[in-house]
Amino acid sequence: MSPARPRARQGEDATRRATIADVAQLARVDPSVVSRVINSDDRLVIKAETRTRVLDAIRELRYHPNAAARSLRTSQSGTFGLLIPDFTNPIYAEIITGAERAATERDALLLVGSAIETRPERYVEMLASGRVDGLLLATDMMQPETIEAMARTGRPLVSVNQRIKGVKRTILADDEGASRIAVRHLFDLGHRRIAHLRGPESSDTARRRLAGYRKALVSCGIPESEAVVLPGGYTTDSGVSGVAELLTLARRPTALVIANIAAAVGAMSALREAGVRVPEDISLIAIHDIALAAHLAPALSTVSMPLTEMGAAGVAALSGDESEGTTVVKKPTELIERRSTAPLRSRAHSRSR
Amino acid sequence: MSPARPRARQGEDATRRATIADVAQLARVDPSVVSRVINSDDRLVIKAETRTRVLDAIRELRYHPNAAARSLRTSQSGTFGLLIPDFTNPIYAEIITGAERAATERDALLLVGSAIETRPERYVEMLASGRVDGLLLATDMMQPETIEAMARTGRPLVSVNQRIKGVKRTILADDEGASRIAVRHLFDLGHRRIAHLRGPESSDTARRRLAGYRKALVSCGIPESEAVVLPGGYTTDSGVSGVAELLTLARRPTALVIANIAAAVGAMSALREAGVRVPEDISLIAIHDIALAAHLAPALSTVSMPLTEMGAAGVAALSGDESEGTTVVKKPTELIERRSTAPLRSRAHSRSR
DNA sequence: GTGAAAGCGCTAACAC
DNA sequence: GTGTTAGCGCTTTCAC
Repeated sequence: MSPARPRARQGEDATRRATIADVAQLARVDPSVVSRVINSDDRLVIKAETRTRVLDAIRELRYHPNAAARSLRTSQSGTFGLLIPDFTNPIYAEIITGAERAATERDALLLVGSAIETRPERYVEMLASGRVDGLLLATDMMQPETIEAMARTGRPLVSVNQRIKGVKRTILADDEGASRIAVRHLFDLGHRRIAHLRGPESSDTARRRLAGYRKALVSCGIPESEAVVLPGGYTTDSGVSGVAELLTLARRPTALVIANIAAAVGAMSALREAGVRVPEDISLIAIHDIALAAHLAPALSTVSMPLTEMGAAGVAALSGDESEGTTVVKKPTELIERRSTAPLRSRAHSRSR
Repeated sequence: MSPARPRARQGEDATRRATIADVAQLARVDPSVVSRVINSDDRLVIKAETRTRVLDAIRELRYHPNAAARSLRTSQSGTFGLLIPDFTNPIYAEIITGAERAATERDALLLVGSAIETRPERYVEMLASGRVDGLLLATDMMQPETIEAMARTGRPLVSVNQRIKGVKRTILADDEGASRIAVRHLFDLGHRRIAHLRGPESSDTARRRLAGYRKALVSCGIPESEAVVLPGGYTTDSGVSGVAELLTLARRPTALVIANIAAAVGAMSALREAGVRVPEDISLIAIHDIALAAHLAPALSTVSMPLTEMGAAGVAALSGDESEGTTVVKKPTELIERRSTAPLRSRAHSRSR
């Protein structure tokens, strides 16, 4: 509102952004006071009137603190990193959403990158250069040396959904429990020959899901010798090849627990091709519940995993506690019953439609 | 390696990161020389030996330039922002992938946020505080005041996949052309009663797809009075309600062009429920080709859109040219023929299977 | 109740 | 060929 040089002011606004000094000048206080007002320093004793002057000046000049200057001063970027394998895999969309939510709650930003598009060294660089205050790893596609370089930066490192060698803090879901729920559901429907299309050999989650499957059989009173484990992976193609293997079996299972939804999609296609009906000839259930499951024909029964919560817990671990070790998120896995699982007896009938 | 206080050194390494001064000292040059080596300043004349000393020192100290200091000095963050509606919508995964690729090519980072989890004011803040050098908008869920505040920062602003009022630079795909391809495909299969399940009234892309549909009918020699436009949207639910509307029509169309794949999923479910077979009773084609389309039963015919390229073009526009106006990405839309479209005559036969 | 002053780590114009 | 210098905009301890 200074009547002098309104035009010059205009021009200045366009080119040069207001700094804390400009605000201080307009409010007739020292920059340090402005800073303490902005950061709501409790130890600052200030007259209500002065504070108002400062706040008004901030508004009038549309002042926004320079992030770089602040970051340089405080050695904090207010940003967390998240590394995923690939944006087009819907599983990760859930993890990102949870992580973004948790970051927002902490007034922080989330910088998500995919291993496909951005080289791992860039993430080391991000940590070392102070662009991010910590990194969440949701991929296992990492060289041990890269992990080591990341750890050496001294910044928090948390792995999500899998253990990674060299990463001390891990957030997991109850993978074993998920398999148990799936097996139990099929058992309750009367199935006794229940196979498992497992995830990749290299995968930590796949191992736990397999272990859960075996234990669940036993706890259902099915002898462990009855376990049928088919080789698989977390891709559509591995679902196709897993089913090919299944179809060669002499005594064909009546039900199948699939370690991952992408593989389940492939399995369903392959079964359809082979003329094996779901669920009349074989019941199918997969781990991970995403929107896609409901849109398949038949709609796929699944066990939901708390992916969003895992993302959020990951950011919480980055920003908060100093603890090490593994945390299993509390929100339980849940059975989502759709059309791909049916009672065993329905097999005898059903020439229907 | 100083024999004194080795523990202290350790501690120092852990807490204090090497700076450019440390590198300079070790290499026995001035910090400015180190800086110019790092940034490969052409005007720097330096002996090969000196350069080697600098490079060795950098490696030995594992020096990484402090991003905040650099950014403060240069007023450049080396980061672009991308705002999308929601990570769980697979359309955006493609746009993100393209944008990330283009950012990586420019040695920049991409900070993606969703409108669902992060308030729009945060993006204004990101621009104004210099956290990002420019912002890509892939959502239309924005208040005019927010756009205005963004524009006022003077930083580049580009909209992708839709025009946004107040945003001068726009990257689009050929939406009209996509509809034309879809209509033409159905026409070639013998269809003459071709309906359009349109996108939301408010959407810019939906309007262009509708316009393309109308023009294509005309160019196929179908009178414009034969156009059947059903209300719709870009959600699964709107596909369901659109089909409900379609089923009330006296002369039912034999083919349907759906403006968006999410709506197509809903439409397929609704048709299945109603006992209308695809493609025997009605052919379906949707705009946007994503992996999901191939996994539906029947596999959905689509027109692919160059989403990845749009994301990449958006980042290019942010970082490069100063031009204004609209760019339509070159990569053409393409027909992806699957099982949901069939010749009209197949309707008469087909009690098969 | 408010101000002064130092310095975070880097770059770029200029000096020699 | 290499060094000097002056900040970029902010926070924070200490002074009065």
